[in-house]
Amino acid sequence: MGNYKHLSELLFGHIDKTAEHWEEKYPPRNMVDGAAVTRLGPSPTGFIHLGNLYTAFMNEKLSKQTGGLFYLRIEDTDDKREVEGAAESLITTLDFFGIDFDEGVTLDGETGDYGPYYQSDRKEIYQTYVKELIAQGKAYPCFLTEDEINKIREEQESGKLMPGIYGKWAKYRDTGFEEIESKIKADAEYVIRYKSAGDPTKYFKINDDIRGEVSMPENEIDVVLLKSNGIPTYHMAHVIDDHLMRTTHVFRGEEWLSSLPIHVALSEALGFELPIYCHTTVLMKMDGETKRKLSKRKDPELSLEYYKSEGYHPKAISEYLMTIINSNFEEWRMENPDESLEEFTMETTKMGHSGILFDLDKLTDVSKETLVRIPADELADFVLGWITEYEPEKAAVISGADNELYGKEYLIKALDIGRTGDKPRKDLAYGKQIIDFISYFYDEYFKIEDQLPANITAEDVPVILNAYIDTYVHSDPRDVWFEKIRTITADNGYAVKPKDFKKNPDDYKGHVGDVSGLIRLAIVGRSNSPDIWEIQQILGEDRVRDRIRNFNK
RNA sequence: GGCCCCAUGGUCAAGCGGUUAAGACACCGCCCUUUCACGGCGGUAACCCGGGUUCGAUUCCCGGUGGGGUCACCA
Repeated sequence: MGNYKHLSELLFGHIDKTAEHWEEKYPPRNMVDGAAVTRLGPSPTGFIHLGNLYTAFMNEKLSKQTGGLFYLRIEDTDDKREVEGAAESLITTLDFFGIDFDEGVTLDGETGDYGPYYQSDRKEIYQTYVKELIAQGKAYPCFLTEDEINKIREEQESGKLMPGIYGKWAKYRDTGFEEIESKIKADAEYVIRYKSAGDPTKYFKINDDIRGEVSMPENEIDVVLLKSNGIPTYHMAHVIDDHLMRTTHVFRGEEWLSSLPIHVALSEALGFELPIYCHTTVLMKMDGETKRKLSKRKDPELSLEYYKSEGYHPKAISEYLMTIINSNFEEWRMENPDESLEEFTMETTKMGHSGILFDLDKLTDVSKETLVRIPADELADFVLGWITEYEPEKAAVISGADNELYGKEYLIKALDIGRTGDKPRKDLAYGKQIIDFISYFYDEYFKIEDQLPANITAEDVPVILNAYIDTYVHSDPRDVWFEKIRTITADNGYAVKPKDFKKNPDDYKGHVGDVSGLIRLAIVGRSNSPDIWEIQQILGEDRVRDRIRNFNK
C-alpha cells in the first residue's frame, strides 16, 4: 500500500528529517572494547527513592569499572506528573550520595554530544521515527476515545480476555487513507499506535544480564507510540533514546520485565540493535505479614531524603547498597577493609533475582563499620554539616558559635574516643544517633538518664563520690587514676576484682564495676559510655568536679 | 484472570548432583573487661509441597502452592 507514505506525510509533513539524519548525528561512540554506556532515566516527579539510588549506583559502577560512561536523561514525557525543580533536586541528592554523571543533564545545562537529554526536547527525533514507522505500515493513527476504550476493556473483562487494544479490538488498524484524512481534517484527536505483528502463542528468548535467559511471548498489543499531544510514551522514547545515545546496558527495575516484548518488538521494527537489559530485583518492605514492593506513595520514609535527614553518611549507604547488589561484596570488604569501593568489581551475574527486604538493622551495622574507617576530622565535618542543615539549634552550640568551649576540635575529641587502635569502638552510626551519643559532652544537653548501678546503695553514693572528688587529680595518668578508684572500692567494702565478687557475693557489697558505674553516671549521666578517664580529660577538671558535686547534692 | 519473575534460617545470602547446608545482620549464652562497646568462643534457627530423572537431589525436569510484578494517551 503506497498509501502509507501518504499517510506519514499527512500526519508528519512537518518533519523533514530522516532516521538516517539522526543516525549520523549520533554515531556509535568511540570507546574501548567492553566499555559500558549506562544511564539513569528518572521521571522528574520530585520524589527520589532508595530504588533510584540503587539502580543509579550499579549503573555508575558498571560504567566506571569498564571505562565507559554514565549519563543522565530526564524522562519528562508525562507533564501531569512533573514537578518543578525535580531534576535539580535529583542531581543534588544523588551527588550527596556520591553519584556523578559523565554526561547529560547537569545543574547548569547539558553536556555531551548525544543530547538533548530532556525527552521533552526530543520531539522531533521521536516523530521522525514514528513517521518512518507509519510510512512502512508499522504504525497507524488511532481515533478510539476514552469511552470506547473503556467499553472495550469491560467487554474483554467480562469475556475473560486479555485487556488492551490488539487484533480485532484495534479498530483503526486498517482504516483507509481517505477516512483518516477526513477525520484529521475534522480535527479528531488521535494517538499513534504500533501495528503489532506479534503472535503471543510464539515465544522468544532473550538474555538478561542479571537473570540469564528469559522466555516471553511475542507482543500483540498495539501500544501507543505517540500520545495525542505528540509526545511519545515511555516505550517509544526509551527505545529510541537508548539506541541513539548508544547505550549498552539498560538497568531498570524488574517491573519492566513484562513490557520487554514491546521493547523488543519496537527495536526490531525500528531496526535497532538491542541493548543488554539488566532487570534488577525490586526493593521490598515488610507490610504486616507480607513483603511488598517499596512504594513511593506509601513509604515516604524510604525516600533518600529520609536517610539524609537521619544523617546516614553517603559512604555507609553505598556500602550497604553494594552488600545487597553483590553477595560477595561483604567477603571482599572483610578482606580489604581499607580499600575504596572503586576497587571492588561488581558483576551483574552475581545480583540476586528475588525481592530484597530492606534491612535497617543491617544498614546501621554497615554504617558503624563504615564510620570507623572515616578519620575523625572528616567525620566531624560531616556531623557539623548535618546538624547545620537538620538541627540548626544544636549546630549553634556544637559548632562553638555560642560557646567557645566547644567547636570542631572539641567535637573531634568527643567523636574519636576509643576509635583508634586495633579494636576501635563502633558506637557511631548516623548523624542523629551520633549527636545523641555524644550529647553529654555539652553541658546544654547533659542530663542524668540512667539509674544507679545495681549494687550501689543510696548511702554509699556520697561516701564514694566524696572520696573520689577528694582524691581527684586531673593530671593523673590513667593508671594512677584507676588505682585510686580501686582504693575507694576496697575501702568501702566492694570487691576490687569483679571475679571475687562473683565467687563470694556475700563478702562484698558489689565490685569495682559498680563503683566506676556510679562515677560514670555522675559524669556522663549514663550507665554506658566510652572510657571515663578520656572523657574527663576532654571535659576538663572544672566540669568534672562540677558534675560530681551536682550529682552529690 | 492472562502473562512474567522468584522461592535456602527472622533478614541478606553461599551453594551450582554426593557438604556435618558457608558467612553476615539480628537474637541468646559464656569469656575478656572498671561499665558500655570492641573482640573471642559457643548456641537457637533454613533447603515450600508433590511427582519424576538419577545409585544419589537443596541443586536438573514437570506440576502444584506461596510471594512479587505487570497488563494506561504513568514512567
